[in-house]
Amino acid sequence: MKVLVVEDDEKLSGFIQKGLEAEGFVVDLCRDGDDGYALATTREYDAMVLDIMLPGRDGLSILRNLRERDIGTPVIVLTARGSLNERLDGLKLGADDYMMKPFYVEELVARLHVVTRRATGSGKSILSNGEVSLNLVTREVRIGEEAIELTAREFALLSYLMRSPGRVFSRAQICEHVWNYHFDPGTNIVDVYIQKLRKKLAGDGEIIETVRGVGYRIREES
Amino acid sequence: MKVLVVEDDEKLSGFIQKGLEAEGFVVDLCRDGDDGYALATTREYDAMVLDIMLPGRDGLSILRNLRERDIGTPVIVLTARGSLNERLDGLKLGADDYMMKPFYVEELVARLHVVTRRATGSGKSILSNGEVSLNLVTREVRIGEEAIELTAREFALLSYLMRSPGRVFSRAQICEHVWNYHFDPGTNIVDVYIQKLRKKLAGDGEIIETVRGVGYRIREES
DNA sequence: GTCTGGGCATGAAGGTCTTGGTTGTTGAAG
DNA sequence: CTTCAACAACCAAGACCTTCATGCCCAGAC
Repeated sequence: MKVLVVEDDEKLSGFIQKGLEAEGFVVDLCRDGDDGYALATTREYDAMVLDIMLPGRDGLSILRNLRERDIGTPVIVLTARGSLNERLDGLKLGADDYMMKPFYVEELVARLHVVTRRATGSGKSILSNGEVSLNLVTREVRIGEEAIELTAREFALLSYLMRSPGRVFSRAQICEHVWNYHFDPGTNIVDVYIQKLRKKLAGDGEIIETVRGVGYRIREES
Repeated sequence: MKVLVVEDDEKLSGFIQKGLEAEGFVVDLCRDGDDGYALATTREYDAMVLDIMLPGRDGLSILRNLRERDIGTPVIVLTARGSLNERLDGLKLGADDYMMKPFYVEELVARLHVVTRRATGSGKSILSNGEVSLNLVTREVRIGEEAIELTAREFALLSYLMRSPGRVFSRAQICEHVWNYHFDPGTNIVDVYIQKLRKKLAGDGEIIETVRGVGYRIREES
């Protein structure tokens, strides 16, 4: 799950970044409206967090332009307390939710889960396929009835793959979305984490299939 | 050592970031000229790597404005191969060095060491104080005659402190320069690394002094 | 001198990522 | 059909980073 955060306040953006990353989100951060718009239009994100007051170009303008260009990425806008108009304008322009500053990062995380779930089709917070099921909110993973403990990275990887069972993901795609590496083909970290998941998930049959020369996929069963 | 890299090419900026971080530099990265100028003027860096061809605002313009405002941060400009004029203009405008694309990141690292050394006064590549000496290029650390092995973080921390023996650095300052954390006062990672250094450096007397309620400093001896 | 709170020290433990060797697969040559 | 080289994938081990919990110690209050 990749999120673009456009927020100029360093302290706040730092907290947001850390909070989201601890939950397994991959975060791109920028502090400037123009830069934010450029990133939002040139890359794919699963959601955006957009401050209204920004240097360079305000958040509402960015949001309007995104929607005009039919970019439907879920957006949560951040507004100053009290400025009711900003909130209303934001929602009118196609924001999916808003938060008033100051707020708890945990709450932002929860709302991000909501809007991304809403966007990922079914609106469900549980991904399941075969005997594997994965609760995106509580971060519980079950294989059959047995609960499995996963680390943050492992969960991020598994949930990324589980969003499209049967679809093959290349290592480069996985690196991009799960690690935010746009480069460095010299790493085998994806392979390593696939092995970790296989070991932990070890059920009947291969849950994660290798597609030689291409990448990996979840065996489709549901 | 904190470096601002302004470069729009993702792949290249990724490589640069990784290469510099592996050497213990702390890297801020941005892909846009306006944003780059804003960062360069509002924060302190030990050096900048500046591409000439940039969206938003070209590198030469940034460089000219920085120098007009008497910001003397060492700058290495990146130019396309063949464009001799760019190089000459860059040097005329106050660049400290240039590199033609494509280049090896190792070379960039080497030149960064050169320009930062030049800027840090003496132009020396060896910091020493008392019986501790620290070679910024080869990354060798000695205490008396004995060589010490440090990890990247440990080296970054020690070299940051050693640049100003006797000066007290707060935990916040250290976090900012060595970890690039602008936030999260809830971590004691600085303390932990200070302990690691103390253990590895264990010579006669305390090399790193605690200033209770404030921070840490290198005991001045030279 | 004694008490006490906050700042600091320290070890343990878990997570992340890299390294390098081993195994397995593919495809072409013999 | 068999062999072999090259490449892809697998896996174990270890280094490094970071957090957490606990205990120590200094400074000021009494």
